[in-house]
Amino acid sequence: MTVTANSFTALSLRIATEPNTQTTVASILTRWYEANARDLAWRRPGASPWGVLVSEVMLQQTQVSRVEPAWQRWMERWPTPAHLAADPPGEAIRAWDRLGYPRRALRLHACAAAIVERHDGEVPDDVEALLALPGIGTYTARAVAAFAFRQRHPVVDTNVRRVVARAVAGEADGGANTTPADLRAVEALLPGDEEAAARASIAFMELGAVVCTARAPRCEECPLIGDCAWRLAGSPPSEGPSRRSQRYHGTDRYVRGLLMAVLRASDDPVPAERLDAVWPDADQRRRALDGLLTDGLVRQRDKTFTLPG
DNA sequence: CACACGTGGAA
DNA sequence: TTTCCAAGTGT
Repeated sequence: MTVTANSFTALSLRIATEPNTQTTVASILTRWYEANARDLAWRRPGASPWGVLVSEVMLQQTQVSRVEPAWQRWMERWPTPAHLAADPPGEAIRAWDRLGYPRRALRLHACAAAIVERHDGEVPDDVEALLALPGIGTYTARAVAAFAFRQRHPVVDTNVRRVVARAVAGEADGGANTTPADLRAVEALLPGDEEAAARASIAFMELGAVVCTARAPRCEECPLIGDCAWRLAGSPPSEGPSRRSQRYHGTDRYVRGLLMAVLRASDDPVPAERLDAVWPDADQRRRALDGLLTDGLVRQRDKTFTLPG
């Protein structure tokens, strides 16, 4: 995503020409969101900062439809960081089930422990403290500060990068990662008021998630149609090399997944032979298991293996 | 900074 | 069936 002063000004000017309306992208999207927001459990008024944090971690690289049931079960079992921290990390990994990237479960457990130790069990409300927690990065720290504590921060994920890249910069898609420039560009689009900024941030994300999608965007449903720089430019295709397609079956990651599935399903220590049975390639099996041990996702005791206790 | 890291929904 | 890609983080 490359947002120049020119492209930014062009959008502002164009929208400003519309008669008797509030004239910012943020206000348009906020109004759209109020009428079109999905009813997600972690957005409801009763959701705690912990609930918001858990949802954000689960949503990293994972679709909403898969997160919803997992989040419900998780919050019933561990309604506060202290509840989670009191159980072994292996239980978090087991409960994570097939959400993917189980290191997230391990870090979320460590995050809960850090919140108990450093913040008296309360999710901290400032970005710096959030960033210092395990598994909480640039995106998640600001998402929690904005959505749980209603603060004004640029909340930039893949959706927001894409929305801004299209609507403002006129490009087909955003960059692969959030850069400091992205944060500045999005910050400049937010209204000054904290609550209004928090609402705008979730609106940007929602638009990217349900309308301004990566494949087959629903431009007819978009409140920015007519103002979108990408559309006005004729929806040019993305330039540059498309990201190399990611195979999965047969990779080390795949074998790690097989091993973890066995360990999750067992309440007892698993003998090495049972793990040997999941994949024929011994070298690859060894690589995967070593990685899991190094990551702390698996513990070894003699010739048996378990989730961390 | 490029890369590793799971799993499955949808086209 | 393939291919894309989904609210990223840590190294």
